[in-house]
Amino acid sequence: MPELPEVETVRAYIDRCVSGQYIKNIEIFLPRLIKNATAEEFAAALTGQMIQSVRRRGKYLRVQCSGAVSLLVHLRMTGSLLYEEPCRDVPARRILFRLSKGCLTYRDIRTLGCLWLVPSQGKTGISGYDSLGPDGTSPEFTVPYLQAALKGSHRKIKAFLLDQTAVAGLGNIYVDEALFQAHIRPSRRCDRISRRDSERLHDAVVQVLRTGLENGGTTIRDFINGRGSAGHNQDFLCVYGREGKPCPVCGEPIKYVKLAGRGTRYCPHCQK
DNA sequence: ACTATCCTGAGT
DNA sequence: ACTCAGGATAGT
Repeated sequence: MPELPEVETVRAYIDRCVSGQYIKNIEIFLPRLIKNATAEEFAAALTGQMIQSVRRRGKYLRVQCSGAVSLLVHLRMTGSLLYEEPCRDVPARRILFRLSKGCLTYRDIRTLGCLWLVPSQGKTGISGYDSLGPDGTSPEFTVPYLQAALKGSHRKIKAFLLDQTAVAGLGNIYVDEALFQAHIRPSRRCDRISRRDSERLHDAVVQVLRTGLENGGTTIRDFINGRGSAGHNQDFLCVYGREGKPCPVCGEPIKYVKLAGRGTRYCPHCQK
């Protein structure tokens, strides 16, 4: 489900709610979601700790705790974090953190999400996290950086942007939207992208992520922010989920193909 | 550099 | 009954 704008929307709200609270007790309904500890170890390591802040890198959330061990969370397709005060019953709740004042819930329909115990300082030892590239919204993501990364790759641009090691935070929706804004066909090889097009791509990536965030994220199916309400960026998408419908720029029908194992939408007239 | 796979639920 | 879904990675 969530890409950078959705994860950031959740982070901002949850951070405000839980920072400064203590973890009083943890209930684990689905232990296999915890990837590097048993349910007992997980509960023992986090119970009694104070939550300092909730941070984000790419699509990962890091709940920074007062002790040596913190919590790393990846929502994958259908995970979400919800905060409630007072606690209520939540469907598909997989883990419940009882805090000093309210409850933090990890909810997940498809149960593909991941939670890890990580050191509070330094490298996490989680390969996906430690190998993340700069966030698409960070100042380190520059035109020269992107151009250098593109030059070194023969892959299709769609696969390149979905891979989190060059740029972090993009997923299937925002990749399709960014390539549309940049007038680049998803099947184009990275090393065949001109300097001018890579500039446009850089600006498009930054812009689609910023806009997504301003709109509170994209709710297609079941994304909800930490408060349980939907985003509205879905109302502004140009290609994602619009196959067969007219391109907002030229009116040509949006095409659907399978690329990098994912459904991919583009305008055959505007994107070359 | 691909594809198969982990899951559940919705849509056809 | 079968396909698809906002993600990532182990295996080929």
